Amino acid sequence: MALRVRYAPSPTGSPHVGNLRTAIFCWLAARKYGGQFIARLEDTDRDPSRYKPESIAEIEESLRWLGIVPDEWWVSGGPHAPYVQSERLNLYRETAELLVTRGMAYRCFCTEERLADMRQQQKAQGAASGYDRRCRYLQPDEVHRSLAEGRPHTIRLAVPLEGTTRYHDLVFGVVEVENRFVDDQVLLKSNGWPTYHLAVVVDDHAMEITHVIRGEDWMPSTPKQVLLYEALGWDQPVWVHIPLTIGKDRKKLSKRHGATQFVEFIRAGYLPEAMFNFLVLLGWSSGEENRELMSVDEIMERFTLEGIHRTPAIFDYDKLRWMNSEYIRRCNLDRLLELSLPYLSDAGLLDNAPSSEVRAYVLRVLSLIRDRMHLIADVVELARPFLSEPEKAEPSGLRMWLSGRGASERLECASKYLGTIGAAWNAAQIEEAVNQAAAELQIARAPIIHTLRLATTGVTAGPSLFEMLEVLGRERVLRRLRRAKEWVLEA
RNA sequence: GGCGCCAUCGUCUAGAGGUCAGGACGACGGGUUUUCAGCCCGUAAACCGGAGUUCGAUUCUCCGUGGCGCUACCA
Repeated sequence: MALRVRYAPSPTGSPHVGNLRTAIFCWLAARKYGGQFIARLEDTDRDPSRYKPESIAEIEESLRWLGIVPDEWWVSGGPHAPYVQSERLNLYRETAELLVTRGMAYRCFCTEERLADMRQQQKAQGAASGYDRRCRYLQPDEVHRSLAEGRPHTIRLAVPLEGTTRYHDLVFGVVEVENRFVDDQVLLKSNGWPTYHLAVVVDDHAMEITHVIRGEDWMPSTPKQVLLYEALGWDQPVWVHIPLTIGKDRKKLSKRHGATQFVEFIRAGYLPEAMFNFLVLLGWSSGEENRELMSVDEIMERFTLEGIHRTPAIFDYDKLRWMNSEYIRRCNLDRLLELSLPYLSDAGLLDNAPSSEVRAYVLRVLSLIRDRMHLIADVVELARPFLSEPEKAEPSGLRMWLSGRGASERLECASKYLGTIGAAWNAAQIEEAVNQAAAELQIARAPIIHTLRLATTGVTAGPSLFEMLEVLGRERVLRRLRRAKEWVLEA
């Protein structure tokens, strides 16, 4: 079965993580079953307060970043182009008129004011909301008169008054709704543009979409679309609704919980494979095996649409962060270098185009700090001691390790032994020097280690001292030690 | 209010008519070490409630409760 699946974002703002999660499921389904992954821009809402054309670039960036580039979309075109709804308006208008001709839809001349009043009244009476169908029963001559007067109107779907509409959902099973609860949905707005319900059905049919995979929030309106398919005599696609992702308080994921826009995760330094893995696990699991860390290929092998869950999933930022650190640990250093460079230059720690010597140095630094990174952005603080001269020492550390006569002694003595190491400057030699200093001063080596750490980096936490000094290099270390003598507090 | 969907540790989840209800994140405790991170070991932590079916239900059915979603000429 060659299935065709589409991802249909609206350019109404920076794309949401949950939205890209849906895109991942769509892509996975298409790839898994040897089909096509299509993306279509649903830009029929031109209200300036919602229409945000800038977001299109972010949608494209997000898909590319995740490695789920559509086979057919507005960027590269395809056999069913255009893949932008605003360029397909005639199709929707013709379809709406066809429905009117067949008596499956009707013209509605109600003004927005009247509809607002109606809704307010329904609410006041605690009645069910929905269009009262006044225009559905207009006499033909009334319609003609209004039309002749050029009165603006919409076209509404004439939903059957009785009976039940049901559809089968691959995830949720059979869903049925009595038609009397289904609203006479506007299909064509008075400005001639379609609503989602019309456009999505027309395009999915035209583009030969076999599986509609989308958020669970679309479930309540699916009967309207099923009715449209029936009215048009078209075969329905397979319906697949995916549970939503929500925040810790079980409310819609919002800024209160953390990042929500997909590009925020890109900027923060999450790895694509971590985002992919994490997002897929939010609402899908491979089954019996107790494995969570999986490559795209491994996920692909196990993925089935039927395996998608029915419960909304809370977006756990902590777990994502953990997963990202796991992937960073698995990331090879050359790639990590490329990923880190922009953060380092943005922080002013590096030039935009560092020399090969500098790159080699940063590579060695990365080998020391990789296991400590959760986000690529962490590279800035972790690498800072290696890339900029410490101006001062951390106050608490200063009191502990760089105050009093003992501090000067430790510094002098350690410097002396470190100074004797020449070309063979490496962790083993450095450790030996520290041991010698400890022996001479007749103290444990810990105080010396702490003192050296603070003196060379200005901070009390960091990688293993010996390796760190090795990477920093002889000249830099000795220079910093001389400099640090000025920091010593007299007791 | 109406309509729809859902219900296993705090979270993501596995699971089966009879299991010590398993794993992961997080939390907590211990170990390693030179600090922090990490790593290793361990601990606590769940079947929403009530009926029914059954020898036996957390698992199947119904009801209740709770949560979420929709209720626009937005998608």
